[in-house]
Amino acid sequence: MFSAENCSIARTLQVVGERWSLLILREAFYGNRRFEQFQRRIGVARNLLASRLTTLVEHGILDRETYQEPGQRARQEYRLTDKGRDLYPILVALLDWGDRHVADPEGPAILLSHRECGAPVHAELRCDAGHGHLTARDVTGTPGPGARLLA
Amino acid sequence: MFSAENCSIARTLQVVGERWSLLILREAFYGNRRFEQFQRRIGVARNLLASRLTTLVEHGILDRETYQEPGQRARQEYRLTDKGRDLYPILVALLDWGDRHVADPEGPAILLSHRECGAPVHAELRCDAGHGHLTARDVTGTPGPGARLLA
DNA sequence: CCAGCTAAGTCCTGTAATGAAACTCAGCGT
DNA sequence: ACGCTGAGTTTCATTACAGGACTTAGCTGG
Repeated sequence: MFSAENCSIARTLQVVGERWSLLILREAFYGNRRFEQFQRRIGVARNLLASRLTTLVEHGILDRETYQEPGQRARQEYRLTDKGRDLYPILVALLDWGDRHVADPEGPAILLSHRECGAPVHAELRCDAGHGHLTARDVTGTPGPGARLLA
Repeated sequence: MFSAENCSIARTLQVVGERWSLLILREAFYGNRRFEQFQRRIGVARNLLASRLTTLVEHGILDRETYQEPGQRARQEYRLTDKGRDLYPILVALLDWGDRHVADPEGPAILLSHRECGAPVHAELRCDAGHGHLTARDVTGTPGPGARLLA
């Protein structure tokens, strides 16, 4: 397993870093909610899909809710919680990198835009003082209150 | 395997989505470059570490370079390429989510700050028109030039 | 010059995760 | 009563992972 070493990256990956989990969440952000939708669109094995959905529900990222279409029996569906919706920047960052570095020759398959103004949307590193378009070289890490020394 | 379905998220995950890969990259961003450093700090099995490093080099995310400390024989080290450094927003997004939703009670173990001004740094969704602090609800996806219909 | 040390791996073996297909289950429509 | 459908569960072969022992190449101290 991961040595969590009290690192938030490792802890996040313990929750959503299993194979398929981020693709399931991508489909959830695209509006899919039902087992068969996830299964058909992602192509994941059914037993793994069931296992991943359970894990995501247990972690409070998805909610299992009952719905009933007229003339159908009641079924379950999976909806993003607020905690789950907060994962969106991770998916956008993955999308941005993929579009830039491992893109399809045809171009991106999906474009994100701001619902209000229509402009393209990206995940950007910014500081609270308002400086934007930061890169890894502009950023420095310092130990925080939860830091623990390595043996 | 992943059904890539021409999705940049899936393609990115094929490159860095294997277990341990993002933790190796986290250590690379923290300035670590050598096999033993990665192994000790992450706790990954040596055979997997060797395998992951090879994969990341093949994908152009790390460069294997020879170095020689005085009085030591020449050894290899692994440095981030520009393509690898562009993965930073993904790690920052993972860090932000972890700090917010699965934090250690003591607080975050590491704080990121802007090297120039010292202010905290986060991954933020922004549109090209300058609207910031967007959430998943503010963003809409539309098919792009590389889009393919699902059967 | 030879044994020991070290970084950087490789090899081997048991355990765990994955993938594909078949099976179950409950209610609906006919 | 019978088959259909969505949502899983079971089974089993395949693959990946984890951990420890082993290897290799060049110092370095004796």
